[in-house]
Amino acid sequence: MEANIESKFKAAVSVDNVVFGFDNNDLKVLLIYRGAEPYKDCWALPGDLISLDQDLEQSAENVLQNLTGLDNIYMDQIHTFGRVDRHPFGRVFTVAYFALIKIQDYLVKPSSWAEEAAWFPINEVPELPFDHMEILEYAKDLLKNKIRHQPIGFELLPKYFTLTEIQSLYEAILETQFDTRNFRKKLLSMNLIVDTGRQQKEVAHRPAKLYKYITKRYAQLQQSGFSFDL
Amino acid sequence: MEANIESKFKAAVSVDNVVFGFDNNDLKVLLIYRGAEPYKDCWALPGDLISLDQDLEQSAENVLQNLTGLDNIYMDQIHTFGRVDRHPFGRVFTVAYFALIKIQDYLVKPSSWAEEAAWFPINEVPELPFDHMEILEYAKDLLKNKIRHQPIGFELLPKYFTLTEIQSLYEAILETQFDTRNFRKKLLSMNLIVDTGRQQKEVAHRPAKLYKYITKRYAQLQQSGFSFDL
DNA sequence: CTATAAAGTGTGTAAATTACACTTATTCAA
DNA sequence: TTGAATAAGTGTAATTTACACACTTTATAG
Repeated sequence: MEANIESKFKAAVSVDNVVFGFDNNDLKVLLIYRGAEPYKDCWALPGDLISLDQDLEQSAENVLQNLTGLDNIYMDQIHTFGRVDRHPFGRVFTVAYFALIKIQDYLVKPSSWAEEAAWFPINEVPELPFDHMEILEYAKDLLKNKIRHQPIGFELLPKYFTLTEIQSLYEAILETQFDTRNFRKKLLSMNLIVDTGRQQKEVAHRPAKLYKYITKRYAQLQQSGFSFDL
Repeated sequence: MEANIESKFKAAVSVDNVVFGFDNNDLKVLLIYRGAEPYKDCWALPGDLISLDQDLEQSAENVLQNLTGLDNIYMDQIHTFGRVDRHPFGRVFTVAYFALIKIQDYLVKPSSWAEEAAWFPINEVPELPFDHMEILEYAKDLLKNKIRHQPIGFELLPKYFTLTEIQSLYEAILETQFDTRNFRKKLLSMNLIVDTGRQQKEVAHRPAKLYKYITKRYAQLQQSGFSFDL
């Protein structure tokens, strides 16, 4: 039994990544300056067409890998966009992913198809081509929901971070304010982070303790019916 | 400016629907008996290749429309599956959707490409072809999460339902038990459902009051920061 | 009219969430 | 060296929410 798929069904499929970072109390998104048509010379989400011998997940990881040189990044599929006219050169479906990276740990290098890459504060994103703005909005919503129910905020912070930093991160993403004492109490009571004994250095005020996130803990706690919530 | 997408990137894209129903205290899923290759004569998720002139969402709705004759069904995109070898006839990405339907209101008619369609209790699903089992698991997980945070359970019940019915539905899907008094208290306190004044008829015990879900309420309440949780 | 079956209802206790303000540790500049 | 500036760090009482728990009511069937 052999057969082929009729060519009247054949379209291209791409991946587009919404890469989030956190820096200077701002949530940021990584955009590339397109060096090729269509929409040459526009800022856009980093993405690429999927070649036929590559798994979907793999493609999304490769795009990010080319862009950042990083492995082992938190990624998640968001949604697939497939309006007939979303791409001017033909029918192209795109599978959107989001990624969370530790912005200060790594420098971003533009890939072959991009002339430049840069971080934009989430509220200062320029006009985006295709349906990229819609994708970005989708990603923001997902991030907001997810960060409240899963301990993924730590993916955006350095290995060692202060309680004030994690609180600012939550406040920036959720666009709310938390009471410092209550926030700390709740976060610490989950036993997902521990005091490393280290401290901030060279700050013009009382230095904050540095904590780190214990990845294993969450997996263990989940077994016992624990559910993360902030 | 004109260009085309190289054919080395061209693949097929399909939609597959996980259609849930609830009946006799059981969560059920709708499968079709495939009348065409590949996997002819297997039970599978209803799906179809997307033709190039059709939007993605539209395709998913059409598959369901052909199968059930129904419009206006709750649908949600789940995830996109794109392993290179997931389809024996070539590269086929599939975008999975889930749909919730009121099983008792409508009879299911098999579509052209299916010889038969039938409801299977979620724990008595036969082996499925392609990666359909993986898709189904994904859909079950999503349903479990979603039903706790959004008032979508009502989509699975008749227009008028009893409190016992909605409780059984939650118990079946979440695989837990709820205390009757607490469940009712919480559900009613959300003001999303109202007593219609009607009653069950011809049951061999005290007849239950019939309630209905007020769609508009949820939208209103959301504005004011309300969040559904059960 | 009695048995059966499921519907319907309230209260006290424990746990979680919220509101709220001052003290401490460090750097920098006078 | 000392005081001003800055952000870190900390506890308790009040309120709200979640949880555990058992009997009464209303219908039908025989």
